[in-house]
Amino acid sequence: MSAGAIDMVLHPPARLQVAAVLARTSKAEFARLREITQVSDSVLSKHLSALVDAGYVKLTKGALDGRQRTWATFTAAGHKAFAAHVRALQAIVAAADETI
Amino acid sequence: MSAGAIDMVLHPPARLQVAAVLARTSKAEFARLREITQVSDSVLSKHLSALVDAGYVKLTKGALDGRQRTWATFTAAGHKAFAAHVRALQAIVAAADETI
DNA sequence: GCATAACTTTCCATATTGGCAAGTATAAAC
DNA sequence: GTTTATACTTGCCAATATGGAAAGTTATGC
Repeated sequence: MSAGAIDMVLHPPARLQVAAVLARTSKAEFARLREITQVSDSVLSKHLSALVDAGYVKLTKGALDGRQRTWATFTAAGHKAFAAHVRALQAIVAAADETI
Repeated sequence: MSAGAIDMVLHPPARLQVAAVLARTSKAEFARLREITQVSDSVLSKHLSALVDAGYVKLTKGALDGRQRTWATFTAAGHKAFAAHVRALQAIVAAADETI
C-alpha cells in the first residue's frame, strides 16, 4: 500500500472537486466551479492555474450572453491523472471500506 | 456535491494511510505505520498526535520483545470519522468514476 | 471612450508539513 | 543501581500552501 500514486496536484479538496466535475462534463464554467468549490474568485483562479500548469486543464475564453466567460476542460493528461488519483484513493479506501 | 464532509484531520495522505490501516487492523505498531507512510519518526509522531487530539486514535504503550512499543488504535469516533470521510471521497469520486 | 462584468495577479496572514537534533522514557545488561 | 540502547517526543526551523481582499487587466455593450 503506497501513496505514491496520490497526486498532490489533485489532492486539495477544491481541486478534487473541480477534477470530478471535469471528468463528467466536457466543459465547466468558472462561475459554476466557484459555486461548487465555495472559494473566492481569486482562489479558484489560482487553483485552475495550478491545474493548467500541471497540464491537466485547458481554459477557453469566449463570450456568452454578452459577457466574457471562461470554461475549463480536462486535457488528456488531466483525465489520465485524475483516473490514476482515483485509483490510488480507492486502493487505500476500498480495503478499509470492508470494515466500516 | 459538497466537500463539507471532507475531514481535514484525515485528509493528509499520511493520516489517510494511517486511518486506512487502523480501519482494518485493531492495532498497528508505530514502526509499521512509519514504514507505510514513509515519513520520519518525528513526523509520524506528530500525525498520530493530531489524530489523538482529534479524538480519533488512542495510543497504547507496552513492551514487546523486551522493547518499548507503541500501538495505535481507532476510537469509536475515529472509526466514525473515517467512515464519513470515505463516504465524502466516494461521493466526489464515484460519480466521476463512471466516465473513466 | 466609458462602464461593467469576469476573471487575474499581487500582497499578506495563517497554517501545515517535513526533517533534524535534542530530549525523555523504558527495558535490559551488567 | 547505573549504564546503555531503543523508541518515541518535542522544539526549532525552513519551505510550501491555502485563503481572502484589493488592485489590476481585459473584453463586451452602449
